[in-house]
Amino acid sequence: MVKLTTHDRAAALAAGLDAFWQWGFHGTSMKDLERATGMHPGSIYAAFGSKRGFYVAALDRYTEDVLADLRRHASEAASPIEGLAGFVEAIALDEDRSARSCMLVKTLLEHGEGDETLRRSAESGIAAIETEIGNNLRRAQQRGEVSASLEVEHAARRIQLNIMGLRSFACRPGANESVALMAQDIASEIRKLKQVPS
Amino acid sequence: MVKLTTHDRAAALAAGLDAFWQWGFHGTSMKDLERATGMHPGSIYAAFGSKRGFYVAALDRYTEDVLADLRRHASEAASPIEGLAGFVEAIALDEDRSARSCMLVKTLLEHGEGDETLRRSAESGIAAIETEIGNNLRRAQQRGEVSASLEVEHAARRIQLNIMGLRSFACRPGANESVALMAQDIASEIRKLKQVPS
DNA sequence: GTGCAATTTGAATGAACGCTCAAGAATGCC
DNA sequence: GGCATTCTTGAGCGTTCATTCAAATTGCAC
Repeated sequence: MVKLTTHDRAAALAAGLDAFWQWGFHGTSMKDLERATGMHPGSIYAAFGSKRGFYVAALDRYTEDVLADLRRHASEAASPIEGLAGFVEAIALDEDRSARSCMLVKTLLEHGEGDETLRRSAESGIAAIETEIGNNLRRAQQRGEVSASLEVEHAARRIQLNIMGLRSFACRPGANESVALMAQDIASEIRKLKQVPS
Repeated sequence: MVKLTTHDRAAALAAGLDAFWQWGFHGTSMKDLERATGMHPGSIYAAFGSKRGFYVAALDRYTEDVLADLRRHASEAASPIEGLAGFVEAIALDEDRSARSCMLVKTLLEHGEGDETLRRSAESGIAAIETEIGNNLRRAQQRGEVSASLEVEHAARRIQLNIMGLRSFACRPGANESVALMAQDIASEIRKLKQVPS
């Protein structure tokens, strides 16, 4: 396996992710990937092993991006709950990506039955994001922002379900204005977790 | 275009829907469809025009099934709100289908960018379901089950977003027990729309 | 400048794709 | 039974798919 320079590999992954995100695994041909990355077939195979290998690498990269985004919101917001709410609100604002589904859900639905490798890859990404949401909720508990009795795992799952729904909903043609409303709804539900300061 | 007997056509649609639902549009080959339906390629083309035509017909059939299910719950439940809540709860109970995403969302995500025909087909199905949910909410308003000031379209959209999220969530490998919990959560949120009888 | 290894290239591969249509089987009519 | 019509069949069409690999190119040490 050839080692590309860090920059080349990162650029190829970004371009490949973009293509797979638009057209899915089966809908993206090697020709599409060649066009998107500017690489020749041999180079793609040298760098990623196979089309599936490329997809998995791009999916991992997507997960990292989402986690980084989540952490950025958490660190810049006034509190953990505000960080989560802001993360959700931002989904509706990002014009480039708001009309795109969650890449992990997309993978799960496209390969719901059949491709175990891709399913597991998607599941581990989803689990990682759920864990990160849970971390934020625990931090909120520690500073007394939410009740100590909150079932963190359950709440994290509920928030992620909302995000999955929101991002799928956002794929509806011409849904822009209502996506913003839905995002507001979900963000305010997250804020309702705050306990009234005693 | 050949006219199949009603029964044959319905059986072929059911089998085709099943195949497309499992493997998606690009992931299902004509060979798969031949196996699933027991038809020969010429007959499939005579009956549905093309692979895409078959998909659209199967998707319409899916929408009809969901609408029928929704109406059945509405008519059998004690009230419109109970009908909606019961519909959501049933998603987690149906073992055959609970591990499958919403076929309409699946279509929307697979063809998010590119295939206008399929996107529009999916959107019209989603809109029809949203309307039906809205009808239930209006019926609930008429009998005083929910507040007359409830914004019906907005609430219907919110409920559908929850269902989309739930059905996507349900595709996660080994999510069975938490899907049931999430369904309970969503059902109880729907019940919270009931106004306290005055 | 020369030689060698590492990298890039893209034509070629066999398989699988969606789709067609001439030929055969079944049906209806008298 | 004979004929016309309709429906069914599946081999085969041209295309595109993911993948490979021998040849061309490049980068580097001396």
